[in-house]
Amino acid sequence: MIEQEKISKEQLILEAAEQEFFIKGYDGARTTSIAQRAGVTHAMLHYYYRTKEQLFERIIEKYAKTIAETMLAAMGNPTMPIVERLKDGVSAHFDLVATNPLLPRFFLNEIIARPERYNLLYDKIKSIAGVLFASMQCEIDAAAERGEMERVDIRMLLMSILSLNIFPFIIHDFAQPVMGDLMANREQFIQQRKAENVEIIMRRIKKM
Amino acid sequence: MIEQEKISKEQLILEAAEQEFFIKGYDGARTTSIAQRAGVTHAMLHYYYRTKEQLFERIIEKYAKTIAETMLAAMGNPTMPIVERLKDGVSAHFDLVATNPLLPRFFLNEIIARPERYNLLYDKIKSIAGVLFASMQCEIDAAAERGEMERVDIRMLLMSILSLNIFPFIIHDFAQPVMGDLMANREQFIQQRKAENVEIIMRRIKKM
DNA sequence: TTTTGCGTTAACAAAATTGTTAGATAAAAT
DNA sequence: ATTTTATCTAACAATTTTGTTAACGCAAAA
Repeated sequence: MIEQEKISKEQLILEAAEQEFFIKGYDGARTTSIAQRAGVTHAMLHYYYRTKEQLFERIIEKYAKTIAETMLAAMGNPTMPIVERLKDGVSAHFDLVATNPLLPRFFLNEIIARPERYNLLYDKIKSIAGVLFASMQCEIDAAAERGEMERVDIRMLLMSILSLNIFPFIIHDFAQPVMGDLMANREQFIQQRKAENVEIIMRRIKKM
Repeated sequence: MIEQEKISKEQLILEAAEQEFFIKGYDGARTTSIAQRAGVTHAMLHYYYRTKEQLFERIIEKYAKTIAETMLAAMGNPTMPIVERLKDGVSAHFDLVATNPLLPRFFLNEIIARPERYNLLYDKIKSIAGVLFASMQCEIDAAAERGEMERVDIRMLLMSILSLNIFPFIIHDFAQPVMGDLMANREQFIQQRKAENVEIIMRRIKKM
């Protein structure tokens, strides 16, 4: 046979499942439509992955690390001075979300609908966050003392960053037709939006 | 019989369905668990509402107006001067979201999973938004000309407002255990968060 | 008192969705 | 070439979820 691009069906099914789960969630996704999207019969899906549940697990495993990062990356690089660390954190976090734009909505929906399922991942996020909050708040207080920035609660600030960086991707498809030309060029819009978010956060912490 | 609070089963089912649909979405909700939550057999659900679909419709109808408002209310009162209009808009919009904290996530999920279904509602939002964008941008440009505020794109600004006002409610249950005492008292947290969002937006448009 | 109609239940039926299997086909190994 | 192994299909089976119905009770109307 000719040297064809041999993307295995196993892989095709996984990719189709990813899209289907990300858009419709676990409950909304149908094994048959996943199979259809992958161009195989649904028997193949069960042959390779046995159950819908196991197929889903595979996807969660694949993204667990990215999920945790997406919840934490806004805290930036601990070695930088706090103001730059925050500026850099917003930017880096935005890029991370932009690389996996469907992931946050998917994960938040899943954890709301079936929290038990994600206890391990969740505990991990919690413990890391707890430690980082404390040290960042400390640095912020010190910088505020020196008059370098406004004194703010790091938790509030991080919630703002997550909101600004994640929500535009949640609302993306909904907003696009409403926004005229603003979102016509996706790449360009994403760059603008990132700059806007950095600007907002920098203004928020600027000493006035 | 004693003067009991006679909440009809019909009503109980509707309320149970609301919760179930809001948390799990159309696909995740089960007619049997809706019925269970309402304390009736699932036959009653079909007796009153015939199908899951029709029950769902009833809830969409009930909230259609609120949904549209939630997407638009951030634009505030057209009679106010633009800076105050925005300040007031952020605040009023936040309150609206806080009154129906589960609604935005629910609606966004639904419209992403099955867009066809919401064409009417969506078209309505689009047409209203289009007009308001133009007139608000005009006022912003004028105010900026007069040095009263920074010149900004109203669409970007509104996306920021929606992000800040809606996302905290999406992430609420997830964030609460991570945030230490910050979210321990819900009412207090909501007030703080509202003030924070107003502050962020005001700083964003402040002339510098 | 009888009738009428609503609310209710339990059992059943239908449909949708997930999961299995026996065997066909092709590819790889011996 | 033959055995073995992996891939695949179609038909079927099981399960879950939704929807229906027949029969019963009960309260209000006739």
